[in-house]
Amino acid sequence: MMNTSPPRSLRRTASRPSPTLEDLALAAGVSRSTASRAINGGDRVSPEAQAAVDRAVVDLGYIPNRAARSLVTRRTSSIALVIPEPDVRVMMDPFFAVVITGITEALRETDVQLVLLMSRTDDDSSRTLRYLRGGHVDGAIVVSHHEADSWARSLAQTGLPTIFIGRPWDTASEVTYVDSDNVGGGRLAAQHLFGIGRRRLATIAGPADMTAAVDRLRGWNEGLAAAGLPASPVAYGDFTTDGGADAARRLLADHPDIDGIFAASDLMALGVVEALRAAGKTVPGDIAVMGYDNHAVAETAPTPLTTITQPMVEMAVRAGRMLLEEIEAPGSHPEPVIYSTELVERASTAVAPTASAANA
Amino acid sequence: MMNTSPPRSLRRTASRPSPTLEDLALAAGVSRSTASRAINGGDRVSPEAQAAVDRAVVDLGYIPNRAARSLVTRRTSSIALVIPEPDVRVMMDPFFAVVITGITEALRETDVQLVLLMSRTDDDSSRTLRYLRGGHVDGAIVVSHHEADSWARSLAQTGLPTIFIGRPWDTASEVTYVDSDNVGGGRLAAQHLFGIGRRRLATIAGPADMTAAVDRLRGWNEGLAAAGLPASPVAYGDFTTDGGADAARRLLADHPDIDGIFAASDLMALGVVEALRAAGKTVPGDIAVMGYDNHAVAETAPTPLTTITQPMVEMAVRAGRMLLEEIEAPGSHPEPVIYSTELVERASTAVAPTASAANA
DNA sequence: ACTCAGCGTGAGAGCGCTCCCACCGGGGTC
DNA sequence: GACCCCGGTGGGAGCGCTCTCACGCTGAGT
Repeated sequence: MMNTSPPRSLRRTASRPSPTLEDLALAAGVSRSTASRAINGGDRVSPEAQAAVDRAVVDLGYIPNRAARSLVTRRTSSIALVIPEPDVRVMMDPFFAVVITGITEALRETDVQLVLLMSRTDDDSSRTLRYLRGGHVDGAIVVSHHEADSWARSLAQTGLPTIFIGRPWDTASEVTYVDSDNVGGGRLAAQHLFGIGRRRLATIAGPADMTAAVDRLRGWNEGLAAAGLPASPVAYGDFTTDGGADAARRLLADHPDIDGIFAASDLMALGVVEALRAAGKTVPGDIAVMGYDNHAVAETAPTPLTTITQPMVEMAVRAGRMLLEEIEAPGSHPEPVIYSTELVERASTAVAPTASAANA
Repeated sequence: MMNTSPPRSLRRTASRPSPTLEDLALAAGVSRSTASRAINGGDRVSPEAQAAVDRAVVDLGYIPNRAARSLVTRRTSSIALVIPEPDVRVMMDPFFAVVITGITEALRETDVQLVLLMSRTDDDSSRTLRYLRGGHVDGAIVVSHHEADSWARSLAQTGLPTIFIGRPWDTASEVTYVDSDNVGGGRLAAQHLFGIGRRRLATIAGPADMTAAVDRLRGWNEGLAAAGLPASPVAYGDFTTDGGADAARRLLADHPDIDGIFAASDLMALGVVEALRAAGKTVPGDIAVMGYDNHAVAETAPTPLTTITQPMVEMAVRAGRMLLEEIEAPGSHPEPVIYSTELVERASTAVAPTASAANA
């Protein structure tokens, strides 16, 4: 049966009796109540009392006991970053570093702490949910992935303030999220390849169970239509380099005459370039290739990749700020925020064949 | 005695306020004390009472209030991961993802939470220290970098259980750490380059204020000595690609005839290869190049890098476990743990010139 | 003059939990 | 038989904090 909690927890640490609010009040010559008000940016505190308390705080090295405060306020001054990702590899994605950096940025000057919740297995997943439901954090930021829909629903039920980074599947239940304009990004890709004169296009989309992948594909199709082009062949990859290479080979087998490929991630694009070269094609001479994400490797690759960039740090910062607001003023269901994307041109779609393409 | 006949107050999941231990006890027909014991893997609880409580836990969806528990036990069931790194870029290093993954792994099945403490500025740094000192966490893992010495000293004073990942500068104050054998790694590099017949060697060391860099350099020198080679030229880089390229150029200017370079990081090695190629040298034909870390790019680089690998995840897991033990049984100052390193051979030190070297 | 905001204050009541201690039986030991 | 030990139990006292409330005191309104 379910184990409620003899989870081995931690033993008492050697406690040097740290001063309590009572001690503080005594030292400042005021009552505990007044000390409390002064500590909390008190509204109704006389300047003298405030000064006395401030001095005592410094003298005693007073640090409020979070647990006690939390017990009565029902606030924990901490939020969770939920990473519902069974695959360890994904942590390697610089994406998470960026997200963490951004959220941390939003949290500074705030005394709110970031608790990391990674759930690799389904077991973890329910543990995590229990944790979130248990009121141990004031809010959560969920990095949206495949399973995001179930998370969205479960969390919505708890009423815990939650922001998703990346649109979750289940947007019906009034979830708030921050995302980039993946549709626009896809459109941009189509426009660009069309713009440099490519007409026999194809795309390699990401997994169909991820909103980002679906959106990019939709944007791509829209872009083609807007340019008066017919729908392009579509292959699917898993956002990895190998997956991209496989997809490129399939594409090439079915449509030997394509002259432009849009891969929905830079890693896939990398695989595409490799596969094309191996098949005797030049890039961008024979086939122009585009990626997505503006991943670090896009710039350092043998043939730097033209790609679509999204302001990831900004998105994470925004998600953090939105969560703080939502916690501060619950009930306000903020509108989703969508950041626009931009094209970054590099050698992989240079109009004229480049030196690096010539060596193939 | 109190009669518990009608199960009248069975507030199901619909109830607003989450059930307290009191509610649990009532539902289970025992006292609060007994319920508490049962919850905490009770020692002196009869099977019947235990079963009743277990059932009630499920029925009520009871989740213990951490704040209340923490208030009396003076434990928080959470540990901090401290990243004292002013430079945002460093977060991009997959290193951190690995560390987080490892610690998370050590913490699962433990109900201990990981809170992330990033301090980018000195301001943050003192805030962080205050936080740690405030008893908000039961222990800390510090990712050791430049400033690690001050951290080590400050934390040692607080008596907070702390484990460093990467040897801190100040090892005098009985700090516990987990590290890889950087000296051995450096030695390995020298051995390998010597082994493939290179005799005019040089190295690009990392910043002299990082123990890992210093140790690798020491190992390198030891390796040279053991092989009967004279001390090699040394240039310093900052662990970045550009830094590596710069250092390589300096090295080449002063010693045009070198035939082997050991860079203390893969990113630097990448820069080295670029710079050498730009200078008309072939790799590994003219000059064999080695990196360190077995970074992802070492494998995917145009010329895959021979490098030194260290079991980062294992190290992080170990650090996590050690911290838990130290918290469990304070006062036991565990010995530092040093993981051994291994050589990974790739094209950048292949004895015969490879195809990729021929295209230069 | 008398009242009445309204500010600054302090006493007191808990928040939900753990832990100490007193209690109660039953099964040993003398 | 008297004794004690010991497993199982419940009562009660807080842990350190916030928050409501009531209290005096001032200055303005009538």
